[in-house]
Amino acid sequence: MSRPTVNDVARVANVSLSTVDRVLNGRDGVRKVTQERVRAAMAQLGFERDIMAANLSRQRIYNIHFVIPDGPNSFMRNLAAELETHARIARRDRTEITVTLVPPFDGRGLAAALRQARAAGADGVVMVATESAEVRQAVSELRAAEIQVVTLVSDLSASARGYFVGIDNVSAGRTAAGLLGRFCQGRAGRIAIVAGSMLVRDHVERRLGFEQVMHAEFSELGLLPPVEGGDEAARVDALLTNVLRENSDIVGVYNLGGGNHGLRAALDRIDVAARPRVVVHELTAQTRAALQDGVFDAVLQQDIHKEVASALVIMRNLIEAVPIDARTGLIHTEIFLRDNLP
Amino acid sequence: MSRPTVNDVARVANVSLSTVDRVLNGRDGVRKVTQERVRAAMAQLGFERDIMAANLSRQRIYNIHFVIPDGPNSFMRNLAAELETHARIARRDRTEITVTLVPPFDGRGLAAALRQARAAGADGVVMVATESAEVRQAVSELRAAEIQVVTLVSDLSASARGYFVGIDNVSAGRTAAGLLGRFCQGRAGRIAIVAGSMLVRDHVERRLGFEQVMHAEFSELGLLPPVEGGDEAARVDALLTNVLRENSDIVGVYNLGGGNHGLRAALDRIDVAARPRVVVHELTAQTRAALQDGVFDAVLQQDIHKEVASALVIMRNLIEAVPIDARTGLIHTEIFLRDNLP
DNA sequence: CCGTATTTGAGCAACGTACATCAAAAATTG
DNA sequence: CAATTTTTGATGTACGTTGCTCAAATACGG
Repeated sequence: MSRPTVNDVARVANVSLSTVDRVLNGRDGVRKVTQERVRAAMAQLGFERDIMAANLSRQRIYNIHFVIPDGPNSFMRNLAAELETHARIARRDRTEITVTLVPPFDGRGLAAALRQARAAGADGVVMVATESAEVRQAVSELRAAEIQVVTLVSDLSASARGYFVGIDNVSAGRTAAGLLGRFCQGRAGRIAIVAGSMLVRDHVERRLGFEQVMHAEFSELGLLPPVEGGDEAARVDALLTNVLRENSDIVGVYNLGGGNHGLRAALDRIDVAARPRVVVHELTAQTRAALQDGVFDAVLQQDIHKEVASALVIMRNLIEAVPIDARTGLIHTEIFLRDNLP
Repeated sequence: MSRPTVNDVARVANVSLSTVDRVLNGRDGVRKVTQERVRAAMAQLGFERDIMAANLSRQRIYNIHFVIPDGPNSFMRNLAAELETHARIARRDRTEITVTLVPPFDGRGLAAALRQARAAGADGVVMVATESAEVRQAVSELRAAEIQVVTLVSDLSASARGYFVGIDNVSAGRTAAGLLGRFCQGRAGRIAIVAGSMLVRDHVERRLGFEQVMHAEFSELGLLPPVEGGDEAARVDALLTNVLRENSDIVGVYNLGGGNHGLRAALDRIDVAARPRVVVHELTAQTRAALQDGVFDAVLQQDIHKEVASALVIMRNLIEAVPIDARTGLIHTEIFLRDNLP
């Protein structure tokens, strides 16, 4: 009827409770034969250790460190706020959340923070990754120390980390192209791409996906090479204004980075009828207004709340060595039109 | 340092453990003055009862019944499969999941199943709602019996249930219109709407949202009244074939219900150049293929896995009387183009 | 076959809460 | 103020697991 307990296992295996405990917790001093007998009994009964009772007994609290970029970036600030919320909720589940802010795009600083998390006795570390040799080194030290590592939003190139939680940026770029291509249907002309920096991984991936689809499906629309605005509104404004002046046949714009405010400023300055279709990332007060005013046509967005929640679930499962449902980490890129704004 | 326990509360309130227990669990025989003293101590310490220890002690298992429509509808079959998966995982959290299948679009059958869940001693019921007086009646009986009710995928009109988990179907309809309108840009003609049944709220709401946006933003495109195919492929095929024959100016089709297989069959029979733009719901093997072949242009999708997970979280919080984060139940409508298929 | 090393068993306290019982203290009533 | 009722305290057991100690049983080497 109800779940089998260690006592049931002991009875079936015909050993004492102590022996079951020794096997269950990997203590030594148990002959292989006996170990096998115990394991067989567990399998036969379908025994699963009651994690809650176990945690209660050993007074376990999960110590999870988040290491995220500091700075003016609105996305990261939202992330930090989100973590405050989760910290309160998580306490009920014996989970203590610690947040460390590091300078953005600074591999050395990030690596130092990772080492510090380890020194502070973290059970797991969730990080927004910056690509760097030092970071990869620090991560493998963490893993060597049996500390779980999950990357959030921005991944580390393969292998190193245990899991990644975030959107598929190649797919996001493809989505942008699919939408923009269809929105520009029937018009002849070219597409302008605005990026933040080709040094960050998400932007590279978005561009890749965007160009894949544009070439394959909408080859009648020409593609201008991306301009890099460093996610700064003023530079985006200047660059795009320049592009629009020098190319009179721009029918679509994709901004795969930040600085949307400047993008809108540039668009506002040209004739309404001549305005291109526009797809951008990140739903903010500004992009929302631009959608409503019909200046932007679609905004792609990732749900930070869900990302943090997923990261926590995955972290706990990693620590408890419970199998992880692959779908947990997959965050879908949300698409907002003026018609489905929340 | 660590969380305050009942013992701490007792010490601070200067009463015995028994008295704290009486207050905490609402047993009587405690003077109001003393009750207040205990509550004050709990507030002062920020005491929160350790739910895991409590559950361990009282041997609580959460008994959650899912009542979902039976039948050929692929969406509902996926739901059922999803529940199998969650049932295994949930057992680890002292949660027993029971699934009852009922005939689709049948208020009476649903109401009966709800009463049966109550008789079976459910702590909470998660249902895919069908609008009907009997259902509303059965739901209020459940609530009177302190059984929590959460609606999934399709809601009940206000008030009755405790929570709704699913996408915002009005918004989904609006999204469909926003996409289809933009996809049909430049073409003159009318839009056909295919529904399952106007007895289920999700279909009603999708239609509502769709027509809102169509009238407001794409009034140059005429709207045909919806045909109801009962989510059955054969009927959808027949109905749409008929609509297409009688109206030569169909430039777009929105299927807000099931039976996409029939829809595709009908479209396959007409000339490629004359085919309308198509937006449907539910990503399946068939709709995926239709996207890839360019027969469908967009598929709207709700993530059943996340919905079930959210429903379980909310259910537990309801039962434990823990405050619920409003965002937990909000499921974003995913949009798939051929370009971002997973 | 004895001595030593290893393996196993038995028992207990703890984790934070629930719940029951009985006795003691306090409040209320007549 | 005694009798009664109500409120409070003290104590014990339980939930399923951890982790400890100490003794008993068993295996192993010479």
